[in-house]
Amino acid sequence: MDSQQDSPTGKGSQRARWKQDPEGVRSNILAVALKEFSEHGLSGSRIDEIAAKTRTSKRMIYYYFGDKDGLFQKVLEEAYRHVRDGEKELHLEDLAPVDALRQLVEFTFEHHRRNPDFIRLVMIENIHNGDYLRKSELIRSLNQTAISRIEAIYNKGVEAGLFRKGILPVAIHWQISALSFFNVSNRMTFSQLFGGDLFDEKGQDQLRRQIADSIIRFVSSETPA
Amino acid sequence: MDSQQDSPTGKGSQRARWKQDPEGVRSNILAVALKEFSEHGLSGSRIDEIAAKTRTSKRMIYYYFGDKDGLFQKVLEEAYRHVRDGEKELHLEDLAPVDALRQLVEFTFEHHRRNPDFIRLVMIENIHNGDYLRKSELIRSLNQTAISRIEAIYNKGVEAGLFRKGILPVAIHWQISALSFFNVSNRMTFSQLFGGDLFDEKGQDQLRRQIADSIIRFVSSETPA
Amino acid sequence: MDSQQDSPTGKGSQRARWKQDPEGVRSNILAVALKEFSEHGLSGSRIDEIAAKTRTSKRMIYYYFGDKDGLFQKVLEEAYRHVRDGEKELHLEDLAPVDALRQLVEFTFEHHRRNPDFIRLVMIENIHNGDYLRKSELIRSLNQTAISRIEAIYNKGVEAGLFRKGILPVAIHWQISALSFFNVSNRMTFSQLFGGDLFDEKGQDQLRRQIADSIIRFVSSETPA
Amino acid sequence: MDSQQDSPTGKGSQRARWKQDPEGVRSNILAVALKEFSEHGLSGSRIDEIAAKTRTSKRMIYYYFGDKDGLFQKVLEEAYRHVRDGEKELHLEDLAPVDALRQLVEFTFEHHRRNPDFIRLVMIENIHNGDYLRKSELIRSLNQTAISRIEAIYNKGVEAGLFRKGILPVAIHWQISALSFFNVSNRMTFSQLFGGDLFDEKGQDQLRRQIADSIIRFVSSETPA
DNA sequence: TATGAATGAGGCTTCATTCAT
DNA sequence: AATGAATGAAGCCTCATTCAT
Repeated sequence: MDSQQDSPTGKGSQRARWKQDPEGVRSNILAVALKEFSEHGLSGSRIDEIAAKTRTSKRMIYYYFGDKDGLFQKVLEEAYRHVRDGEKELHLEDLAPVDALRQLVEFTFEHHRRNPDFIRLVMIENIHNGDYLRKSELIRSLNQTAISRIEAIYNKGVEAGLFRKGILPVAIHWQISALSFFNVSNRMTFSQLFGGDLFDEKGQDQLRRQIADSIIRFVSSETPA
Repeated sequence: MDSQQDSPTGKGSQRARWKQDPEGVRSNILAVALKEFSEHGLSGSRIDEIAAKTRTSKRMIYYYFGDKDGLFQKVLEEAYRHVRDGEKELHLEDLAPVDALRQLVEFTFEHHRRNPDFIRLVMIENIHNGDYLRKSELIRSLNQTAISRIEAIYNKGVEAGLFRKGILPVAIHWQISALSFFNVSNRMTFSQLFGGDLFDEKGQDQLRRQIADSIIRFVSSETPA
Repeated sequence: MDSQQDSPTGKGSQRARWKQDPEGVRSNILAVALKEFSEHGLSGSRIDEIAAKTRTSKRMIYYYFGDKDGLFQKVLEEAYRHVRDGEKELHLEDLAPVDALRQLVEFTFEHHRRNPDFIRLVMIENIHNGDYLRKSELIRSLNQTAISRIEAIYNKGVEAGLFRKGILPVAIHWQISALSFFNVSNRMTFSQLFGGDLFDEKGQDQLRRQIADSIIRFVSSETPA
Repeated sequence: MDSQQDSPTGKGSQRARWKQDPEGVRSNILAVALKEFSEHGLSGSRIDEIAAKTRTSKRMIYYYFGDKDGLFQKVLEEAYRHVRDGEKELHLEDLAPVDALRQLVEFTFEHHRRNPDFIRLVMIENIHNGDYLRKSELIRSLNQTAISRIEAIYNKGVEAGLFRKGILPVAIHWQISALSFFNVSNRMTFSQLFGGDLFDEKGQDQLRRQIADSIIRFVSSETPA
């Protein structure tokens, strides 16, 4: 996503040579392609357009990614990685279960909201029946932590008598995802059909709190005061 | 547009029954186009492919719908109309607020689940920033009833002391939609990342009930036993 | 998807044994290129493909052979040299003219049959109007012995009253070549049009003998018994 | 091959409308493509080049032939058909076996010589392992008459005691083909290696007679005087 | 109302080759 | 002697759309 800086190869030495910078070229292509794909979809995007916005040539796209599909695949992987990396900022271990859950929900809501490109990419991937995700070994591994994070909070809450038993952590995650995702994915149609009040700054703040409430109520053993 | 009178409906000559049947041709094109668009997206669909699966020719698509965008527009409108028509089956007036709400949620969940083509079309329209919906006078009018239906239930529940005050009907609708929509729209990626258990028959039954619970808990003044 | 040619992933690992062996590298390239050119033709072959099957890199092909044409030229020369070298095995000096001629024909037939790559290369060169042969000083010199060998046999036969006068040695060679060459060059189309019986082991044995008979009859002063 | 005249649809009425002339367009493309393919091979030919020499556009090539391979396939079929049609001129029924055979050989020799494009196409098809011939139902049927024609002559000759028994008609055909084909296919390389005397007008006349002699001697029960 | 023929613009991809190290 | 990165030109093919009948 952010790839304008120096190549992250780690060596530390290769100061801007601006030619012969494979990692830089690769990530520059990926950044541009992400924007284009998320904006126009897979078949709606033009390799020429992507190339033009790149600091290299069309040829390099094929050099590094083989073809359009290969590029999309890598863009998708990179996007998932970036987003999951972002989630690492969250540290909920020391919070009380209810607070932790609220934090998690609100964070997810905001995180999705701040990454509409990623959301759109996932929409597109779903339109394509998850074909590109299926081929990616990489991505699957990235996502298991999401569930365990919730599981930890949920178990703690159950032990403390705050949460009711019998709910699958994956179902909680599903619900958080659904609400946070839909908020971005369907904004356009929803606001046209039912007005845009939910999507201005104030509306989003309310919605975020409401969603957190909703999830907390969903798992709680009693009504919060 | 009304050219039904002349057609030799009835028995006897199976001579090109569908010829000279403008309305039939139109709706046949729309049906095929819906499938194609929902399967491959707008730019991913091919006019040639659509025409080939039609019982008429490519030229007729242009004759009736002008161009690809025009066709997509009509397909979208038709899809919304069809779906909203389906919702008319619902009769919740005589039910107690909680039951009515549960019915509504579960119905919406199932209804979306049974209309994946429509869901995909809406995803696609969102990818296109709602451009086609924006142009359609027709659709906006279709959707106001969804809110009033909820409003009716909610107000009844509030009056009865069952639901808490201060929740916007549109926000309730939003939440029901989000959960029902996401269940279809993101099935592919979600099941690949977190397993498919939520999506088999049993999983879906649980999910449906859970979602209804979740919404009811969200609006309730106390936690249901 | 998997882009064999271009991918920059290949580290180029294999530690050094063959390094610093110019002659080995050259002949390795030539061997691979022969296979490729004879299989796909000149424009049908890919430098990338050739390089990939080589134990060295694409750059070396250009280093040693200049360009694709230069490589083809050298491959052609090498192939002619190899084949003419093979013919040196033949020692017909001590045989009676008829036996010598039979030997020569049958040897040529088998020799061509065992070198289909060479035959295909010559076909390809003919498709290219002999342009590469024309540029090669080397090759022309290699081929004069073929004629003199026949001339020797033929003259001996004429002197012995076995062969009739007035036939050009080059015409005899032409006929032997034609039959031996066509047997390999047109196998595919001929067998598809007229069946493959002539090309199995037994068919080829018969054909070889038949061709020898034919040539002998052609030059004989009387009918062989 | 020759397709400059009006379309051979047979109606007789459609005088040059020069647009909307599918058969004319098709055959024009085929004629140009034959020239190009036979000159440069399959991968050596350029669709753009073919289109440019056509009276229509590149697009029509794809419209009628699908892709480059499809075009080559049809060109090959057309070429075989044309050549086999040309052979129908031959009427050997009333000739004595030896004369008939000589006629056949000399005709074949000349016919191949006058159709170098066809010969080159067959060379190219052989380079491609007969892949395109294999896919063609059409061609196989065209070629059976070649064998029966020889069979008829041969049987008559055997009955008359002029030809020896035990030779397969297909083997005779094979030999005639080989000599006539090689004369065109390998002219370039052969003349460079062994001089061009066999290929000027006089040389070809001699060669034609010599080949006929050779075939006749091959099948004869005694040596002709 | 209907259809097969035709099309220009532009899409994706591949090629042989050179550069910088 | 050897290599991975880079490239411009050109290749094949597809698209939505219009024409002529």
